[in-house]
Amino acid sequence: MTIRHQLQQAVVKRVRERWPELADPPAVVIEPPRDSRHGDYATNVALQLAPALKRPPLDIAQEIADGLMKPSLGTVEVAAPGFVNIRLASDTLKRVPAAILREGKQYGTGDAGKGARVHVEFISANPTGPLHLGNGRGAFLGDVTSNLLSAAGYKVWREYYVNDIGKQVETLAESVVRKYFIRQGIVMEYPDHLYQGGYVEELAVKLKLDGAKADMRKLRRRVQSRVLNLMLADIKKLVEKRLGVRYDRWFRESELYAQKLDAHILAKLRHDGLVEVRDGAVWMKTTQFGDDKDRVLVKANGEQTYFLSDVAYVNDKFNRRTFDRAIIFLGADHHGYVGRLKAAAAALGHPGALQAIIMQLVRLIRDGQEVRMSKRAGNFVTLDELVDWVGPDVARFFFLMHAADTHMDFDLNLAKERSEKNPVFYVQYAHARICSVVRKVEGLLHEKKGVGRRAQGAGKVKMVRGMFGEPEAKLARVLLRYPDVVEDAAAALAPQQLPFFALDLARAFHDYYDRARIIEGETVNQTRLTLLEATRQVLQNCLSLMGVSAPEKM
RNA sequence: GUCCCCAUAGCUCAAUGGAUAGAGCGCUAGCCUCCGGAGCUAGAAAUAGAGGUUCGAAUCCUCUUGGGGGCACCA
Repeated sequence: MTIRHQLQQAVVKRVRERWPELADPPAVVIEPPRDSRHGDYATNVALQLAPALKRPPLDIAQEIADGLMKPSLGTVEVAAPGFVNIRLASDTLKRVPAAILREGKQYGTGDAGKGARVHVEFISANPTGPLHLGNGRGAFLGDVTSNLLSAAGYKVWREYYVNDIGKQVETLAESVVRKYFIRQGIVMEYPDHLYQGGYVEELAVKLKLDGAKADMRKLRRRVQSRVLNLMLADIKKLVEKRLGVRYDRWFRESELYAQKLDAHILAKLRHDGLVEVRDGAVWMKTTQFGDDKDRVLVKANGEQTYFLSDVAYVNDKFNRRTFDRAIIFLGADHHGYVGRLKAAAAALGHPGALQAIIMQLVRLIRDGQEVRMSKRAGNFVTLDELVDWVGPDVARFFFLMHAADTHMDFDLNLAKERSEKNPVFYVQYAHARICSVVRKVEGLLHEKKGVGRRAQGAGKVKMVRGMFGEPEAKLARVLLRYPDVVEDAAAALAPQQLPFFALDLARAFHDYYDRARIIEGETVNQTRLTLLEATRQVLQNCLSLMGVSAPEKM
């Protein structure tokens, strides 16, 4: 249990004991104050209690503060207008680095999620062309949010929903097949409504067809799945190999139909009285669950809508696979779907269990002008190209720093500059610097033990305990924050808190490193070395959650 | 027309309703006989506008202005 948890429990207990008459006490929030002069943690609970108790908040704060903490752990003081501020004792902070090293990779993980099963769906772009920058945003935010939830004690399942049936896939197949024949010298039209990007050509090169004489319509059917698989293979390679995004499953829409889940869900909704026939079409009464209009499930011409698949998929998540929660990352151009998806979850017995994260669109700027990207026109910048240009770490960090609801402008002209001056290097440099010091210490020790070449002449390395003063405490305070950051970021589904924490930590380290030497001649300051090793561990853990590499040399 | 998102330093972004709004890049002035200067220190610089709620508002509410997106028996 973290120090913050302990404090939180102590305050809750105090409030309950002191004012048992309160039916609905406010939630106790312990947070680090912005200004370190107010201590290491603070709570505003006295201010929140004041109206109900009809007493001055300062008096309430004092009653909460008295005897809250053992003096050996830290001190408690009250401050106007009614804060309770907690300052950790130097001895408490002194124990932090060794504790972190004992926990190792586990440091920062918690059990706030209590093992609840969360389904996270992200990207889910139609496999009809290469992924673009907006998909990259979904890829990184989805991946890291999943990592965060896992670290916070949820059981996370990551999924890419593949729309492998429907008109867009048919159009892609036709595009590739026509290119295939044109390549073979067969005169053939290539209409405008087909996909125009260069990737169509690339797929056509990979396509192998026998029986070229077969008629177009039959051929299209037969090669459709082959084309789709080729496209999907490209996407998987990018996402899993280059971007390092992990999925538990690539869920195909066609699986729903193979299992007749569409018919199943229709029957279920009919049975529950949630559909009606109007103008020859079958509608789901989603307005009963907060949607702004009802939605068509089966068109008058008998075709099923995409929304029917969606409902079947939602049902599959909650009722067949029994997830407790579902999170979906969607681009802003899909935000109109949120209402109906939530309505579907509610209609299927899981109100509030489906959460959508709307990511605002990424605008591409080139030469000061917005570039309109279109898959069909093929004039867009792909995620592949971005990663070619700046590398996966920079791309990740860049996207992760932006909260989902930020409208991003991506300036191509600045991209290279931004990549060279990207703050990710600042964080990685801190890690590499620590590794360098540790290597140096190990080198000294080896020489002493006779492993090194100059074993005889190496002199005596002395490991001494240094004092743990204010500079050390300052860095330790940042290290101590990490588990709280993970917990809070997971609760708020706010992965951008990780890169900003990483920057804070790197800054605290660089500052410390500049003023405190670990090695003086042949004397190694053990206290400082341990502090640095703990810093390295936290940097590694944080970078690992973000999916960014932690290089030992740069 | 209507609904959703956004507006914070010159630029790109942070900040569960808390105390003196933080970084990076850029700018100004300093710091290498020393473990990695991809670093450190100091400085100038911001909550679009007007009301409201609150002990307390960048954050919540209303209106205004300016951007982006959605409003299919498309997928």
